[in-house]
Order: sequence, then C-alpha cells, then structure tokens
Amino acid sequence: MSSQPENVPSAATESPSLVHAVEPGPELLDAAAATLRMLAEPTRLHLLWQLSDGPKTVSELTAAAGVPRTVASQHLAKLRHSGLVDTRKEGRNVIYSLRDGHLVRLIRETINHADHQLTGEPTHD
Amino acid sequence: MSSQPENVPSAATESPSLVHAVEPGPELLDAAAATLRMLAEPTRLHLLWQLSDGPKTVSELTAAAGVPRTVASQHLAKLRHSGLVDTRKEGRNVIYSLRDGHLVRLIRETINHADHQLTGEPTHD
DNA sequence: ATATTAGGTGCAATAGTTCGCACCTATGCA
DNA sequence: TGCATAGGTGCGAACTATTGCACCTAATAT
Repeated sequence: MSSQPENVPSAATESPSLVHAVEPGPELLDAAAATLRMLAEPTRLHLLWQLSDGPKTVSELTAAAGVPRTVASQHLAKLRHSGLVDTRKEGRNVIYSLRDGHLVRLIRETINHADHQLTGEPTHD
Repeated sequence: MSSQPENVPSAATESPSLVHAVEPGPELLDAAAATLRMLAEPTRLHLLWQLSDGPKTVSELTAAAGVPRTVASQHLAKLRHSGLVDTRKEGRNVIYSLRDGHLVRLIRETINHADHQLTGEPTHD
C-alpha cells in the first residue's frame, strides 16, 4: 500500500517551476493505460486516425486500414466497448465517429511524435 | 490554436479528404504504436509521469510506483531499449530522465484525458 | 422469396507481455 | 576484507491480445 506519494523530490538539475502537484492514483493510471492500450495497435491507430478526420462507415475504415473485415470489426468492437467511438446506423451501414474531440489531439500528438522520431530526432525542444 | 476540423460532413460514401494532408504509412503507424505500447501499462505510465517532473533514480521511481524492484527494473529496461528514456550513472545510483520533451506533452495529454473521462464523463456503456 | 451486401460474434490457435524468483555486478562503507 | 546497497538479467509460469475461421442477423435489391 504505502499511500504516501507526496514524495516528489525533483531536486536535481534545474529548478522546476511547474511541478505537477497531483499524483495520479491507480484508477487514473489504469484508465489512462486502458485508453492507450486502445491506441497502441497499428490497425486501431489507423482506424482512429481515419476517424479523426470525421465519421466513416466500416467499409471505408476497413478499406483504408487494408485489413480483413473480421479484423477491422474486432478492433472496432474493442473501440466501441471501451467507449472511444460512437456508432450510428444508417441504412445498412454503420457509421463510426470519435466520441471525444479531445482524443483527436492525442492521436495527432502521437502521430506527430512518431513522425519526428522517424525523420531523425534532433534533440527536440 | 485548437483548430479542430472535426465533424467534417463526409456523410457521403467517400469524399476527397483534404483535411489531414498526410496518410500515415505502416512504418509510421508501427512506430507510433510502439511508443504507445510503452505508455500503455499503468506502472510504466507511472514511471514516465514521475520522469515528466524531472530526472529521478531507480529507487525514487520504484518507491513512487509502489512495485517490486525487479518489476520496475524490467519496465525501465523496456523504456530504455525503446529509446524513450535516458540514463546516467552517479555513484551507485542510476538516474533516469525523459529523452524527449515532446513526450511530456503526450503523457500529460493522456493523463488529462483519462482524468476528464473519470471525473467529468459518467456516460457509461 | 431469395440473393447480396454490410456488419457482427464465438471460438481456438498463436504470439506477446508481465511478474516473481534466483542470481549477478558494481559501488560504497566499516 | 567483508558486507550492505543500488541496480540489472534470464527464465518460466500465468495472463492477455491478435488473428482467422465459421457462422449469424439486418437491410436492400431482384
């Protein structure tokens, strides 16, 4: 247990003007990790990236991701069950959309970071 | 600065998406997913969060994360091998630090998103 | 009614991750 | 010299995730 996490030393190299005062508890970390786990798979990330551009049908998403239908479906089911995406039915299509606009920033930040990493990171920032 | 073009009404079958210019290729997606996989574990996320406040020793990190030493060590090894953190040795301590300041933003964005999800959004499915 | 298209689910095999144990090296101290 | 502390590694057991297969429902078209 040891619920005494007020140990944020940060007394080493520089004076931290903006320390984060709050220690994320286990639930927060679990929730965050759960979300990240959803993003941490190339196909799902691809699907989410597509969705960050606007709502799309399963067919569109599947085609863009270049994976078999069952695979896309399973991944979409996971995203659905984890509450990251929303669905509405229109005719015989199911249209997926990102539930939270906040997620768009996260996705783009991630892709951006990876892009920097690939193109040769020159000690950024 | 939050120019989100969300809700692009691509309600039709397929519209020429000129919204996000670049389609991430497989390598980019793999790299991004690899990074996210590193973040997508509560203990590792905790460690990285600690580091986002400044460099720390293994002992400090281990204590903060509240896990056995071997576990922390394994996770730190993964972070090291994936290039997300840097180490320097000082006496008998090893001091870990985030390699890329950019990562701080990603970590905080994630924690922030999870927090928002936990506290402000009781919409459950 | 029947076929077709869009999408979903259950399940088994495989692949990858996490954890804890035992054991190792290097630094500092008495 | 010997011993404690800080940190690391290799390995096996338990767990989780991904995939592909077969099969299912709902909506449209013929």
